[in-house]
Amino acid sequence: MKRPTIRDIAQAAQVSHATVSRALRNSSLVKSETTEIIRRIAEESGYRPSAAARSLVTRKTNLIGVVVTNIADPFVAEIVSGIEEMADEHAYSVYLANSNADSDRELRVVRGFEERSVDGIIVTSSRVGAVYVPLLSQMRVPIVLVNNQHPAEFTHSVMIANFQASREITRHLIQLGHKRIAYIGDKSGYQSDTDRFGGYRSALDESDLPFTPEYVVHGDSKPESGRIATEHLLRLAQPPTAIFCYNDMTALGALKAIRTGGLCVPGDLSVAGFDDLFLAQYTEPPLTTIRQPRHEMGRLAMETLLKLMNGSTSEQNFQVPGELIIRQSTAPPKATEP
Amino acid sequence: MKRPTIRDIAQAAQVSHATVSRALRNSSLVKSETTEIIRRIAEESGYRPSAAARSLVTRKTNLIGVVVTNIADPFVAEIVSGIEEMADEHAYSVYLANSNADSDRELRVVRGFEERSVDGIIVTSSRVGAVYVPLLSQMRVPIVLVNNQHPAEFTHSVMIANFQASREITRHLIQLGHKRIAYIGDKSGYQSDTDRFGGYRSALDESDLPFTPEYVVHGDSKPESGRIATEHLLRLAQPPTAIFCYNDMTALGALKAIRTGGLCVPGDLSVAGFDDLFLAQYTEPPLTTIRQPRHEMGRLAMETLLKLMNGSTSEQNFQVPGELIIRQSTAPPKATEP
DNA sequence: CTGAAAGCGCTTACAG
DNA sequence: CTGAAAGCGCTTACAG
Repeated sequence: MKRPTIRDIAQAAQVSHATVSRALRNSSLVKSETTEIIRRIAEESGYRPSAAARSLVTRKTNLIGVVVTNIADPFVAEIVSGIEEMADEHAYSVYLANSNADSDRELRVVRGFEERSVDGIIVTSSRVGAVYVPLLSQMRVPIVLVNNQHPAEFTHSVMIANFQASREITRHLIQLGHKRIAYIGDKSGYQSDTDRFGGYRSALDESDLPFTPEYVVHGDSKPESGRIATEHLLRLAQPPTAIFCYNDMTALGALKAIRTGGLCVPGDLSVAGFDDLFLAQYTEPPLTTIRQPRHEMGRLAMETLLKLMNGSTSEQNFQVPGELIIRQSTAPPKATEP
Repeated sequence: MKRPTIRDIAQAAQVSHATVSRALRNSSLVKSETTEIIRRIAEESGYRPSAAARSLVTRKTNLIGVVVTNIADPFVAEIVSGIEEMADEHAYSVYLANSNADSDRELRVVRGFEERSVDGIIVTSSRVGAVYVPLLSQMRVPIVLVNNQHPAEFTHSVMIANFQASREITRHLIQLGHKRIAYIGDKSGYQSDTDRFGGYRSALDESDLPFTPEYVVHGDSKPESGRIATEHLLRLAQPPTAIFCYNDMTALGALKAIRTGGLCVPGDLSVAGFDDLFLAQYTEPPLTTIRQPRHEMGRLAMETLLKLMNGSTSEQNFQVPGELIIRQSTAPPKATEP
């Protein structure tokens, strides 16, 4: 038994298929009794309109494409969840694709979006850089970037206020009395690393604390590299008393290295992260960090995209403030020195 | 400048649009020079075939729909990642939708899949129960379930061998010398809870350990309820010396309750989880648990779906073995008693 | 090897 | 209020 079409219903209802189409779309043109009959028949026969056929003529798919670096990344997943929620509220569906931070794959993915005629695109943590920007702007489809990692600003974007948040958490460490504060950054050249480093430096400067280049180490944002970077810092002649990490994943490795080294957090050393992943509440000790409102950022990105799809052309760049979450991984330094 | 169609290219190449269609699909019917010319023009004009138009005639969309309870759930995200990877290898795209474990939403989502004419569907952790099963079987599209939570077996599914894995981890606790082992389960009536509880009981039975009903408590699979359940267990006149939790999230709460109660893991109490979420490596102490090969399970589900889409009708029920991962949260009980 | 024609399942002016 | 007709962008027998 094949899927019924509008014509099958027309036949059963003894009307033209045009009338069925109108009735199903709730057109006021159709007599209400006729509509009634048609809808009943459609219901009974399990009719489902063909999105492909409809979109072919309306030139609208109610589909939006979301490119993510990796859906298994907990950071990304919550943004997608926010996008999906807002999309759903406006009758859009989400078509998702991983880029795995691979540029070839990312291009294929975007091409796939074009072929599927998505009405809009959201790219999270786009990291493909230069190649990608012109391609994006060539596209005939509105695009919103979330946490764009290009130095060049994109026209429509939602991102966390990295500089301010980073300055705030560094200030927090300074207020606790720390003077030797390390930063474990990311070496991949992300804009967010540049900005977080900037906030860190700015906080040091405003408190007249010296900037010590050897307190800045770079990893790859994963726990293992955070561990290695921390071991390195601990071996310094004059080790830091606090470590601010580019993200929570890095902080995870830092905590491990410190514990392995027989030291205590925050007794011997304070550690701060960035992101407020779910697990930040469950580390030992729970992690002081910056909360990125990921779900809301996803919603905002989708909201922005909705405006663009409705014809708005105004520039939309949102800087979302991060929130300092103080937990137990930060405390005053030991009072063993002058 | 509108998107070029097959007709625009035909005009430029001075051939019929049928020939263009063939050339682009690499038909051997077309003279290779002609193909060459056509492909070049298509390339230059940035032509993208319309998936909607094509699928309307081929009746194939190369789209598969994936229903998840919640994409932000780390457990789910890795399954999706495996699905996506395998799908991509076979030129399928993934169309994703959250059900939020809400049956109305789940039904809408599935209806959306139908309208978009997906070629196949994968449902992860389907929890909608009775209503859903007949609906699924009505559909004209092949469906594979991952970690199906209906008591009734579905024809095509991939799931973890809950009973065996649970028995294995309980045996591990028994071998360490534990005799008073608690189980914190899930109260929502998931099949996986029933099976894990079954494995737990079976391990007790085969070692002639008494089954103590008061050692079985039920939560909602989240940390907070794990914490509450554990506090309850600790207040028993004769508290358990080990706790096996339905999942890692529950174990997270258990660890917290034990720490708050001033006790040590594994010194005073052993804790085991299930799932091996990423964070299980980073709890304090790192968690003994059962690894579910989520990525592989996603790949397997997609592979199964591919077979079904290619016309196979044979029953495909895969029980994937879990792997016992022994970390530091389990150890022999204190030797303070006979 | 190529083209003309029909058709996939819809929507929407246009006429009545 | 309703129907006949054209068309969205493709694919694919059918003829040549």
